[in-house]
Amino acid sequence: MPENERGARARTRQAILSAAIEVLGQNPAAALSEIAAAAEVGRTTLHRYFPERSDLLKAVAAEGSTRLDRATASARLDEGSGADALLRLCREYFDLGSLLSLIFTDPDCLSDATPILDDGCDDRFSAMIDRGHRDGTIDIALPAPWLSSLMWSQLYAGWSYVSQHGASRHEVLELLVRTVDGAVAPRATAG
Amino acid sequence: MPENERGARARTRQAILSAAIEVLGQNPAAALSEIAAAAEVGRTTLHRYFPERSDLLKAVAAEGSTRLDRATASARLDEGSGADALLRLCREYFDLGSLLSLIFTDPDCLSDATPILDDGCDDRFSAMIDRGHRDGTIDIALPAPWLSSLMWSQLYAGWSYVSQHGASRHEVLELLVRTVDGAVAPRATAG
DNA sequence: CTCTAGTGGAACTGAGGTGTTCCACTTGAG
DNA sequence: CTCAAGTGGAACACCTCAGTTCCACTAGAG
Repeated sequence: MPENERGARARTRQAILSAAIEVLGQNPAAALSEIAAAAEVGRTTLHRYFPERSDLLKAVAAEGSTRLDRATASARLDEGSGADALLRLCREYFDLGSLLSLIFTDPDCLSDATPILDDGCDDRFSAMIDRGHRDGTIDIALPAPWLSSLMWSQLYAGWSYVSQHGASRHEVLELLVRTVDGAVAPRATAG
Repeated sequence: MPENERGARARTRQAILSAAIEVLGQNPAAALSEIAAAAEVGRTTLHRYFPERSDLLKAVAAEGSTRLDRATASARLDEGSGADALLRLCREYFDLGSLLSLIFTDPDCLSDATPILDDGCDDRFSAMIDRGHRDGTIDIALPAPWLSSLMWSQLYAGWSYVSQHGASRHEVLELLVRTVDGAVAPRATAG
């Protein structure tokens, strides 16, 4: 049904979804009234678009999954060295903003649509890391699932840093890339 | 009042506190009945020790704060190079186990007793990082608050990795230390 | 203008969590 | 044994949230 929506209905639906991502990212147990307030719609209207809470959560998962896929595609994981691709991915994902909070504070939320932290990572991610292992730009001692955990936790930390300390988005992104880069780089002194 | 408790009362109180840390770490919105069940006591008993939910939360904060302080003291932050001290701190904090989940999923919980993620870090932490900046073991481009975020997010990622993937605690700790070490090390190529 | 789509407020029911009281049970000390 | 401490279950009132229904309001199309 949501496919045929145009104009006002599509706009309202999108406003509710964005508000839900925002609010649920801060507090996964938030009441629907909070989400409605954040979206600047009545609670009745929210129920009109998403009859049950689970319907909203499903839609949020789908929306989040879509944004995630778009960001992944933009990172062109199969180009350049493994480490370069990983850093590109970090930059793209960082733009997901409050969705990062949601993914991190409620990992089960998106897991139906797109497994992220559960199985460690998906195939494209693994392939990128493997390439990095082979081309010598990623520390061979660090397995892909661990690097997935590493990346997501850093992204969340970076995003929190921005939203809480009010630091510059760009500045924090550079700190983030610098630390991830250092973390994955092969050790100079190790065998 | 809790000070004078002995024997059965002290034991029960401690069981409830530990269960609360465990359960609230998984789900900060968990019902008291869940915590009581995890502690293997009746809900009535839980209310006898902590009349209101807020009383329990306060006690959890105090307990968590105590464990945190003990771990910090064990790390001897003022010994050795800055980077060595930071890695020691990671190892000590990693032993906090499920408390890591609680600290991360509910940052406001301990913030009254011990500010952690809000102001970035406390004085001892800053002093350690400053020392690392001076002795050349910590990348000068990485400020203390950012390194605090970095450390905590990695600790949480590591702990989740252990509890979800069922990976070896020791193995994950070594991965954790390796990545943190790489992240904070001064760059070979940078000026 | 009229009609309709979209909306929001008010009020209700039901479910689940909280906080309380009361009573019965177990266990260890004397 | 007796007594007291500690405990757990049952039942209750209260609150919040979810989900529903009904009605009134507004804005745009005709």
